[in-house]
Amino acid sequence: MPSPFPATTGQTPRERARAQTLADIVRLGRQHLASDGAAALSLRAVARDLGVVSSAVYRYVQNRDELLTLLLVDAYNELGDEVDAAVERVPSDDFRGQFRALAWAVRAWALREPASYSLLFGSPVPGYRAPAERTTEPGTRVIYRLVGIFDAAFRAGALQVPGPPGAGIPKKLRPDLQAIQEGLSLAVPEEAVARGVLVWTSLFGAVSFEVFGQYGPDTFSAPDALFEHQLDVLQGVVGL
Amino acid sequence: MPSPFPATTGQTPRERARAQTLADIVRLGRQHLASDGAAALSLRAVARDLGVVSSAVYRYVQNRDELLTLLLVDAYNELGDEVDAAVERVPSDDFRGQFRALAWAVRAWALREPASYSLLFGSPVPGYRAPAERTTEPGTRVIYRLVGIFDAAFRAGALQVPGPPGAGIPKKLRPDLQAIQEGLSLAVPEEAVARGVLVWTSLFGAVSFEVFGQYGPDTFSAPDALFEHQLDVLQGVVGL
DNA sequence: TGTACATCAGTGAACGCGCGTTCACTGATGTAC
DNA sequence: TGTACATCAGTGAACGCGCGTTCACTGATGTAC
Repeated sequence: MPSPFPATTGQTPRERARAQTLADIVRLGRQHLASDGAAALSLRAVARDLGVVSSAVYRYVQNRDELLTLLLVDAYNELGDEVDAAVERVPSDDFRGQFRALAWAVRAWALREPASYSLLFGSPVPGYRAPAERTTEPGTRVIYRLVGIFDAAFRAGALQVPGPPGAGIPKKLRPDLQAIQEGLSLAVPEEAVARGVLVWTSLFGAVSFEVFGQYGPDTFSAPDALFEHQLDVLQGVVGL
Repeated sequence: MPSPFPATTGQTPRERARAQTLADIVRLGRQHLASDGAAALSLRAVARDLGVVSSAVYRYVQNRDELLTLLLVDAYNELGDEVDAAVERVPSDDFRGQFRALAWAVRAWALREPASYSLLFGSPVPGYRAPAERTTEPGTRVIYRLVGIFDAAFRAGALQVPGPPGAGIPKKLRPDLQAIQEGLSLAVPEEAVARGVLVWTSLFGAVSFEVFGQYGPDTFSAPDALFEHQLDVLQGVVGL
């Protein structure tokens, strides 16, 4: 037992060095993502920046697709961590505050890391299929958190489903909504689930428009204020 | 005057042949967009498919970026044409019907042409800047049409702005909304403009989630029904 | 504690590939007299 | 109507580039006795 640290930090020095190098590869990969986009992500470029010959990267990563997967998981978790932290800063009975904290955290991260955001929520990378067994869990953190807020609010009586209960839902949609309710053990009624899905897509639609520059260059001089108002309206859509 | 047609169809035979070849280039470019994505779009591949040596393409297109611009404009106009046609099939006083026709036309086109949709509304192509003077007009057709429907509905008394008029709008947002009102000579009040913007982003958010596969693979077995319901809710959001 | 061996990070050369773009050219099509 | 010239679509070779991936190798670090 040469030192008390190895057991806690990693294991052997070699393993720690290996973990560090892998972390560097992910970090450099993210930089290339930011400057050139996912389609142009290249193992050779990462190797160059790492100061190593291109074939050396294959000690750490099976191939280019695996690097993409690492970046995907890394980005999902960074977003998930920031959203969790933001929501947890709000009192647990302030459901509106939690919803807004989640939304602002998503937007802030997206604007700060547009390339990672594009990788997660933009056009799919041609020729790349994300392996479900590695990306599903991190990829669902935000939506699960959002649903959790709505469900907790409903249980606390702080969410009133707007309109006549369930009357407006197409028959063919009901089985899917019920499956979601059961899968996540939700108390909220179908109508709220459906509206929650719309809020989810609308939130990311608004963020995507801003990140991808779909509003013209001069249309909105105060994008924060626009987003603020959009959250007001979306809050009303779910009845929160 | 060898034939009565040249004057109407194009001009000289050479010019007609040229236009035909350029159209072929755009068509083949779209095929490559669909199979490999915008980042991998290559003049050499288009030349191969055209059955011509790679340098020959430069007779028709200055460089790769110009081909991307042609594809962008082509896609915007195809979408715009289909939306226009769908809306015009609905009686001019059926504003709800027009809104829904527009939305379904956008979704149908997006699902049929996912690669073109990605080019227009997905992540920006790294290293490419769309020239505003060529893309702004075709790129604004759908949103102008949507705004036109809301404005006509308001003038006809068929659109009731929900909530207390203008009370919920952040001060910093008002100048931008007023500029839009004035720029497009709108009768709808600010609150409706703001909500119209949200409906716009939500519509494209919902379509993007579907096209980009953001809903899991098995979450919604009846995506048409989901979209139908989303339109119901969005209609209520603007008060149509 | 010291030696023999195993592990493994990183090297360097090579493979075959596709890309954008330039340039001098050939030969067919169009135009002016 | 026929000839001389201009236009222009397409050729073929070449430039310099970067990519993913494999493979036999060197040499340092770790491990077992």
